[in-house]
Amino acid sequence: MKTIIRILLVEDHLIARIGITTIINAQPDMVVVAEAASGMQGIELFRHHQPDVTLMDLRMGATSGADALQLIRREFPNARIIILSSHSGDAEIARVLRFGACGYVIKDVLEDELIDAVRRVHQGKKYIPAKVAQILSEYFGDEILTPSEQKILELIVAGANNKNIANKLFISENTVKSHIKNIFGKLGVNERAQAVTVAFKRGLVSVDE
Amino acid sequence: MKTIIRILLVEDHLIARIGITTIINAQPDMVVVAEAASGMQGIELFRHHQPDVTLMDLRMGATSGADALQLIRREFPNARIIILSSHSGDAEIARVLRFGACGYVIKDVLEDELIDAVRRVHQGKKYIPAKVAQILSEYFGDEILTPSEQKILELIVAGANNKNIANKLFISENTVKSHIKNIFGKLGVNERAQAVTVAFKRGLVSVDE
DNA sequence: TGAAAAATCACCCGCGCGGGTGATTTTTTT
DNA sequence: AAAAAAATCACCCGCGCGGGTGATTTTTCA
Repeated sequence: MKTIIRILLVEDHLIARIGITTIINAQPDMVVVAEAASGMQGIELFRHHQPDVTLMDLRMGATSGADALQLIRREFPNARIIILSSHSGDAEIARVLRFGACGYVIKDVLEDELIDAVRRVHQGKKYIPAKVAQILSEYFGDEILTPSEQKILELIVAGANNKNIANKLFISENTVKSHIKNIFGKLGVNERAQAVTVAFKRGLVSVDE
Repeated sequence: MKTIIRILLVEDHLIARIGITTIINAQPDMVVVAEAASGMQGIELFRHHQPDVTLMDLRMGATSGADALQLIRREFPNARIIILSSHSGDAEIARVLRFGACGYVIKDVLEDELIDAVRRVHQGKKYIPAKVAQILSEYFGDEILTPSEQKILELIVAGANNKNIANKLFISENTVKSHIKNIFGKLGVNERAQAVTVAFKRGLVSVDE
């Protein structure tokens, strides 16, 4: 007798939810036992169903996948969660891996890769695609922005100049410049426009506001 | 006796393809007669099947949805094509509408909206969500970048300074500055970093390289 | 409690960028 | 062939930004 892998899917887009569920349920040894359309609902449904594997979208409207992951793992340290993302260069990767994600799958996957990821994670292994691992090592040595730096970067993206930033954060312009130097160093750039580009490409800031 | 709406789906992501097909085929009066994973394949399959309505993803690896749309409409001026996009603020909207797109659907839609769009377009109507129409009027008065401006904007995003740009395009630095002034005017910004932000938000440039 | 990381601020320099104004040539469109 | 749009270039000005260097305080974490 075979063991059926019970899966919880957390994904806010209906189209992707149906697509993934259809793929999973077509497997003889897998079944989607519950679907959540938000991070909060995902946490609730996890408590109810205690699935073997959870597929969690990284970017969702209200509660982000990273937050939901963290909350679930705090409550259930053995939870096996695979993160789904649209981009391979997402800055959140490092974060979710630290919080205990067991796998990371880019959404443009083929059927086989998704199934494979679920199966491996269910067996207690990790699943990190080579492409993702490579970008991880490139981007995140110890180059994670501090909270202040992150905030300032967001203001730069919003078009603020140094004086604007200083006023908004109630700090001196010199401090702002100091932070910006550190940001440039970490991002590997030397002017604001480039910083904005890198911010978008790494997912440090988001296109949808 | 009812008429069945015959639909061609052009979408490179497997997950979305399955999701959309499942939704469509659940309707009693609709059926997906063919699925293409690329723009080129989409054109071929259109010739073969001559569907009533085509659902076309805007952003795809090789041939973009906009290009495929243009080619199909040139060959079949009465083709009814609905564009699928992930973002509502995409700069390509204006382009595809000029090329004769009949509808525009954001991919985070609910079931009903997708079905509704297909049905309306099949009846000869247009389907443009209010949100999209509003952004259209905000962004694209006559503020479409010229080819030169677009190229320069891309170089700015890539981190080039004025001298770099001048060298790469074999024009003088003064000309570059002149173009940049026009770009800033059209985008409603006054410095490079803001221009980069707007470029990403409007989809003038893309995160994936 | 002690070490490490983060946040705060100061001063100097020089040049690149953005703003204003005006003009000619080339290309596209009608 | 005429009109409109796009591309090309010049000159000036002034300040904001980025680069370098160095230091103190606060917070976080082990």
